Amino acid sequence: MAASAPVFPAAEVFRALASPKRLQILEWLRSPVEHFPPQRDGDLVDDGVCVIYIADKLGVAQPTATSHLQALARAGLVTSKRVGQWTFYKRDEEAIRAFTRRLRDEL
Amino acid sequence: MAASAPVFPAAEVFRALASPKRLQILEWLRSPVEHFPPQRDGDLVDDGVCVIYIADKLGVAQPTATSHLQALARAGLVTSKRVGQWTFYKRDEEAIRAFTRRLRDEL
DNA sequence: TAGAAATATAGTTAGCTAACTATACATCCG
DNA sequence: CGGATGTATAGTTAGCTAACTATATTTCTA
Repeated sequence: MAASAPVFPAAEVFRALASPKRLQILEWLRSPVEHFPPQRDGDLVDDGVCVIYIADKLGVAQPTATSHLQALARAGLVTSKRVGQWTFYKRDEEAIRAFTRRLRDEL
Repeated sequence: MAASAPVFPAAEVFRALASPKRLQILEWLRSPVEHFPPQRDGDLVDDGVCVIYIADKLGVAQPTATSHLQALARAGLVTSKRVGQWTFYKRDEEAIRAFTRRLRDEL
């Protein structure tokens, strides 16, 4: 028999969103070019934004930014892409859309 | 000059939703008659559900249930109505709709 | 290959949260 | 009025989270 399923869309997504800093990151990532300087080894839009840019703009140390980004990734709201020594993070627009759509019906 | 506004829909709403127990409450309150026994001094639908019913069904002590319900109320997701010695809680459907609509556009 | 650069992980600490019990407060009713 | 009932508040504690520094890991480059 199946384990009892969660009530609703994993509270994990809400936990990821329950942080001003993470909401700020998500907002910046909506239009990376407006918010971050050009990148050498990856396209801001296609590949995503590197951790250091986000850490700097957020005003936190790099490990803290990594932690926030990993939380967003676990929740499925962003994806990460390793390119050489860089890790680029970008929004997962499809997952975000699916989430808001499900909210509209089930919340 | 204005104080810096929050990034987005108060993270407080997300914080309220970032709890399986509170999500469970919200779900039960969608159809109170299906989930709670009849009430003497207030209509389950029109007035809301009393704290004790929710505490019992949730499997927590009454003060814990009160705390969850107050969190939901602060987030604007439910409203409370004091009737005599009872406090009834019900969903604020309009506020919830406004929230999901805003999410769709701004998240 | 050695060092520099970007990120991840480990370890620590302060602060918040959820739970409980005890009790105060408010209201009903006999 | 006085006890019972429903809810709220106070106070406590265990566990989680966000932040930091230090360091490990990975990769690039001179």
